[in-house]
Amino acid sequence: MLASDNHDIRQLGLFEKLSDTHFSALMRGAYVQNFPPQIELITEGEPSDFLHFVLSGAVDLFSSWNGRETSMATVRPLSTFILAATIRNAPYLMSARTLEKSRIVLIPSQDVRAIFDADGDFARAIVAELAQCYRSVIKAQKELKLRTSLERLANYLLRQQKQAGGGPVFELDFEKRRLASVLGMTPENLSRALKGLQHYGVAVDGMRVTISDQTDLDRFAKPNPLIDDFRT
Amino acid sequence: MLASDNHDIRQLGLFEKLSDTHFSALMRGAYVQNFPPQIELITEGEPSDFLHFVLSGAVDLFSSWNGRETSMATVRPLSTFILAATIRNAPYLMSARTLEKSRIVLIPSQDVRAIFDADGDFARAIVAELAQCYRSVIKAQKELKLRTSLERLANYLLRQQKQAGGGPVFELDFEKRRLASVLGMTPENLSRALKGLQHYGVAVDGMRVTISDQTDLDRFAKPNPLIDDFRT
DNA sequence: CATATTAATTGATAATTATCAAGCGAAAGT
DNA sequence: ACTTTCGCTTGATAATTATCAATTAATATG
Repeated sequence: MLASDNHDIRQLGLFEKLSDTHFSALMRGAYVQNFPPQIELITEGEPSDFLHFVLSGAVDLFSSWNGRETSMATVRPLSTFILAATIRNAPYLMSARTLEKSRIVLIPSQDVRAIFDADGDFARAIVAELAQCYRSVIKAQKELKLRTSLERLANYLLRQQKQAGGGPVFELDFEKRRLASVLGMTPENLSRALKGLQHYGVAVDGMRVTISDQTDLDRFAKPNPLIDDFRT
Repeated sequence: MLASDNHDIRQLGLFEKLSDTHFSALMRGAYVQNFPPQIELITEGEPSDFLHFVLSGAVDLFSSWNGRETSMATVRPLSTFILAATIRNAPYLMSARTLEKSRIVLIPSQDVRAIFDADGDFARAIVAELAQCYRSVIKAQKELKLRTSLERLANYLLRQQKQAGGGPVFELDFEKRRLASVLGMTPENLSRALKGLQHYGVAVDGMRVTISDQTDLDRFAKPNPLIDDFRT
């Protein structure tokens, strides 16, 4: 593990207030690994042996049932994943695979739980993180149950636009087949839905999206902070 | 607030390990109220002034967007709701209404946050609770994205059967129109889906469900602990 | 650079799910 | 007991979404 890795990990809200003693204790058993793309890091149902931390690259969290598969979320640096399973010492509910070449820190779950038991501030930091995650999933579920696929796509574009700086031209942040899966639709449907949004001033060329009529798209998408805001 | 209320609240894992001092501090500003059915207790988007605790009755958590509405979950005694909003001091993501005559404790959010800051054990109890909630929503999302409405209904019946003791005859635990909303379908569709499950040995009479061919239903529903188990 | 592979698109069709309208039936109120 | 209300059901139809097959575009590989 490099010194810069340590520094990066320290950045995260989760470890910010940790005493140096406890932080060292956590890092003692931790190790860093570089993975090529498309490597399955964890499989749902397995015991949660490590808390994972993404230093660089990107990780897809997905789930399967009865031969079907769906992308649940994408984890980007710098953040952890499967914190809830680690803390509860419960099996993973989702599988994870690298989307790109990724640098991942693996922290033994038992160490995390030990520091959690010993350090109230760490426990409080975990609360903040979990509450955030919980609210994100609630928002995702609201979107799934209240919006059609075209509406989900429109709102996704608006969120993506905002994150990219708010300008009329921006890039999709992952390939369309996974975007389709994240939005709960098939790739074919996404392709047609993107065409359908042409009526509202959306033009797509490969990964590049241009929103020519912002008002029109806004009026159709009806974004709502209680579904679309990352903050709240 | 009655002495028995205090006792009931103490039962909950969240408050179990709290010192008497901290528990009293929490209860000092709390008050209990009895509500008739169909009363809106909180509205999504409002600031989270109180942590709510259901002593008896039942509460529906629901959300709206663009004139549509969906039931997200049902809270039954003894448990809290909107813990995440309280802790993050963020607006509610869901509205809540009583389903039946209900007895609810309201604990000022600022008091909860104060004890949370002062008491590491309380923070740890909140972690356990939030991690549990998080995992429940993840399971719900997996179910929504991976299963058709007929499959969701079949698995709901199996879960309900298990909870009712596992026998072949049991009762639905809420009215069909809300069940439909919880399962992400229309009441009309639920009605037809219940008929569709006759092929798999399910008979419904009002709220009473009879599963005559368990093997057949199991084979169709394909329940999975990573979606259907309340525990894990 | 040519070729192999994979992703994206398109068309045709089927399955799923929702909407609208009407009727039935149980429960609540008078 | 009567009526009113509301939830549930059923039928007909429409909208949404998925599947299958084929083609095109883009990317990777030797």
